[in-house]
Amino acid sequence: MTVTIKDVSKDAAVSIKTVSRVINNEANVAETTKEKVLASVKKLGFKPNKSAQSLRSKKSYMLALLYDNPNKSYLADVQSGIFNACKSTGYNLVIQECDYKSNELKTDIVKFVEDFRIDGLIVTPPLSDMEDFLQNLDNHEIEYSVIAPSTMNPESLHVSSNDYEASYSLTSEIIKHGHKDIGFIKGHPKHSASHLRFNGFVDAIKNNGIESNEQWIKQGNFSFKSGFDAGVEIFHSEKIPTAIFASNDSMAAGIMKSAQMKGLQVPNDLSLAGFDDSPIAHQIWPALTTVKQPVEKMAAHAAKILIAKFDGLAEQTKSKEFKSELIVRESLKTL
Amino acid sequence: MTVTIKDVSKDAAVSIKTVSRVINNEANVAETTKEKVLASVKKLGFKPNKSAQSLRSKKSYMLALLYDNPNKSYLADVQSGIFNACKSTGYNLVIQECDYKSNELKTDIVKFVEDFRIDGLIVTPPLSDMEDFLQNLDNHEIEYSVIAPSTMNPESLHVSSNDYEASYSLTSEIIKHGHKDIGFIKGHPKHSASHLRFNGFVDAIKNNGIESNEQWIKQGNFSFKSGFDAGVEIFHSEKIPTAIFASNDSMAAGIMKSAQMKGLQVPNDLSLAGFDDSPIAHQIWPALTTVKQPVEKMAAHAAKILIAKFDGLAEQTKSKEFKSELIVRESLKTL
DNA sequence: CACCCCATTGATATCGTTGTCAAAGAACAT
DNA sequence: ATGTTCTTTGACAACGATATCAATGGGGTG
Repeated sequence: MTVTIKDVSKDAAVSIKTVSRVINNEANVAETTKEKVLASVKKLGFKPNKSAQSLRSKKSYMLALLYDNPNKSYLADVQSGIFNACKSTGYNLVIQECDYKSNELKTDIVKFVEDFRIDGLIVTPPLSDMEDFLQNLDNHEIEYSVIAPSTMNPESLHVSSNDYEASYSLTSEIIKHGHKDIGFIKGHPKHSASHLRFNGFVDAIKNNGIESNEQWIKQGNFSFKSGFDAGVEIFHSEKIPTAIFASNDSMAAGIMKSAQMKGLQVPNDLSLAGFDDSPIAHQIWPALTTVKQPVEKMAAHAAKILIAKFDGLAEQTKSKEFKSELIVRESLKTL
Repeated sequence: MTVTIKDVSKDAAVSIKTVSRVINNEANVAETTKEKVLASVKKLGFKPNKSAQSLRSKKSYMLALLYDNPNKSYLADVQSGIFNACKSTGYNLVIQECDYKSNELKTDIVKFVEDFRIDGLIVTPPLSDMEDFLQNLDNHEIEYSVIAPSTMNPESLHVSSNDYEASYSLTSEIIKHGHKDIGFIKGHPKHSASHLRFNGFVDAIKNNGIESNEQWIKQGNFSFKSGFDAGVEIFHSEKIPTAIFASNDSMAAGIMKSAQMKGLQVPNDLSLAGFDDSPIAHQIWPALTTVKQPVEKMAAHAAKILIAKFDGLAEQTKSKEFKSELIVRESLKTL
């Protein structure tokens, strides 16, 4: 019924081992033999049986995406990138939600990898920022690729984005629009991106000779509610800023809500900026000025370098930094 | 290193076939033998090797989620439900995006199922509404479970929600708040839910003795932009409604944007209602009155009944209708 | 007591690949 | 011509489960 390696070997008049060599791109196969086999493969429409390969070679051909991140749109983009990268490689993806606060996290994940014989992990923030977690994977010789890690271990596979620079230039953009009184909402403290974005903001402020007002700098956690709460606090101050930069769009939306409830008009009374370009950024009015990271591409690259490592394509196993893009929309007004 | 069925058989002093019988819950194993084997399984921490099972039994233990839906939050909920249902079953999920407009869709999917030896599909709207597509799966003897199908074939596995009733009661709620001039934005015409929601609206209007105004009824497609455009059109009318019910939250948000741009205040000048309770519903201000479907539970059930069918647990293979929940928030004002 | 039946169990083949290892042949040096 | 090395190839075992089918033994029947 289905075509097996045996059928191909008969058709090409070679041994099954030779067919195996060809489909696995092994060295030391004569060029003519290779062509003959590939012709038969194509002619018969042969597709290797994953289960048999997996059983014999002790590889599962499965990657797992580890996440603990409530941002569904981020997650969807990451997934979609990985799926695209996997598409033609024979690897598959399973998704594993974790609890980064759990005590058993480390052992749970090791168990998960062993139980399902996962070949490699793709680790997203905030797990990617937990050094002891990554160290534990190393100890157990579990392969992984990290998205946006805090410390770029040159040994390990990772993709990163220029959060600091992006935040610096968004802040500069706000300043260029004439703002001097600028508030900032920090992201979740366990995410390294939070600190990078904050540092970019602080440095841009400083380098432009602007005083920062501690009262307008609030700790958030990337959630809509934390943005809302921060907004409420800020609007209680005697003087309120003319612009607020939130470390992500959800929090910016939260601030917009609290502003509107307070009777403040965005952007006339208050300019706003977010980060991420999540769907919400253009589903509210006025639409948010923000920074778009190529999340999908980053995730795809993370998967690609992991797979390349498995397949021994060393030259393609390069970590990489991706550039973000500034998106200026109506929420930012020139004073 | 890893524990195999052989190790268990030795430990329990039975044949490997008997161990296999026990772990597959086959009939005709003496109770004492079963206990002995289970004890050894537990003691050694035996986990059957998926690849070996798969190779021999010709099952892949993989389900695929088919979707063509830009709504990331819906998708995330569906996935999450399915993953939970799969968790303890040994089944895994792969995600496959499709293009419902493609001519090759039918053959592509059959090829996909055969190439990857997918055991069963979970089909979401709008694919679930394409009868010829489902018919084609039947013809190829591909197993599937459908989420929110338009025609409930009692033969096939499906989960549905009470869209009509929910829309009817949300409309009634709007009327109860004193509204008589009510607009409606229809959803994507290829989704059966669109028609159910519209019918619920129409019937509620009628049964409450209210005239409907054709000018206030617009065709949308579930996208933010289509809601925005519909809003722009409606607000061009000489008389504008006091409330608009959009078939989903994205469109309601779009209307809110167009209202705000027109200088209309929600809910003072215009009440709004959406559908789905997507994240946007409470990330804008005022928060949207809407209907929440138990998407995650529905998806979990869809997966569960599919797996139950594979495992021959006929009694658990029951299609089911889920009830939605009305969520009244600030966007709806009493006149 | 002999017989058959049915529940229980096991020996062995099998799924479709890759791994091991040895053989065959080509190429080159002596 | 012979030996040595290297490239190319294939026969067969092995991965870890399930499937087939026959063997075993206890219980019921005549």
